[in-house]
Amino acid sequence: MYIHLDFESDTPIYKQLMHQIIAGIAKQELKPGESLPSVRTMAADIGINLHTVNKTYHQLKEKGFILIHRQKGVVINPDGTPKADEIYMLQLKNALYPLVAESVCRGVKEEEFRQLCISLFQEFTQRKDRSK
Amino acid sequence: MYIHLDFESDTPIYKQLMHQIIAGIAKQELKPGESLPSVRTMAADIGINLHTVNKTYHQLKEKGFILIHRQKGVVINPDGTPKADEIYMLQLKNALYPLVAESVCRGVKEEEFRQLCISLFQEFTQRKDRSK
DNA sequence: CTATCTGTTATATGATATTTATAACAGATA
DNA sequence: TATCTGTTATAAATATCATATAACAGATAG
Repeated sequence: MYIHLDFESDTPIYKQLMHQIIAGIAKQELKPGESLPSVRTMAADIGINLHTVNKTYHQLKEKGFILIHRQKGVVINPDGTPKADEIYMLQLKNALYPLVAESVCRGVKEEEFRQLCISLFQEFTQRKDRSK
Repeated sequence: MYIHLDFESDTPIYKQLMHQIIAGIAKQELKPGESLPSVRTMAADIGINLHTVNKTYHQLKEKGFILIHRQKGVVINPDGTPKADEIYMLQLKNALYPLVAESVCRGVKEEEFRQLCISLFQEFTQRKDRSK
């Protein structure tokens, strides 16, 4: 899995890594049961410290995306990511709130906002070409 | 305008304040040309330091929501908030990206996500009752 | 048995972000 | 002149982010 980090970004790199792994799961590039590189390997691969990777992995574990076995290593949750519950939906709403507020101020129409979301959904859910 | 801060939140309070002012503008509770409390007054009202309010105001100025006059004080941009440009739309897309990714993993359907956005849009754009 | 692989823990350091506290300044205005 | 703006400067406390080294414990491959 290809990881790209922007060290100039104001988004901390442990979060960037987390987002990219989640995106990989969403795109099914990372499948349930699949192994992730060890904290040391991942850290070396992308040129950061192992503790930073460790932080990412633990947050992903906390959210139910992965399992961490002390010796076997890290695997994508074989049962898949836990389904959205009320708490998640509330948290999602709170995250969307300021984005929608600013968009309204800037005259972004509901339709335009919707289209943006749809295009993002498609980016994750569209079938990849496996025929080649 | 009523401001509520959560000091336990991991969202810094200067951002919480920023989001609430933007929400106020979106809801047209704060109208173009309207004054905002001085940094000192606002700080005293909500029980924080004036520099924290100052930081909020400057970020809002940077984004074009407000104007800051050295003596007159702070007013909501009389020309309204600048319209969304390509840069804003890209930034919005980048902000939505991880939210959509996680939602896809958790089985949130596009339709459900859309409904959530619509309900938020309505929260900001619905006409207030001015007949009473 | 030993070397090597896991994640884990501990300790330290440096940089940056957040928030507060005091104080003073400059310009407009009542 | 007193009071109101935002601004600037300095300091300090605290938290977050990221790195660096080192060691530990358990599983496993040779």
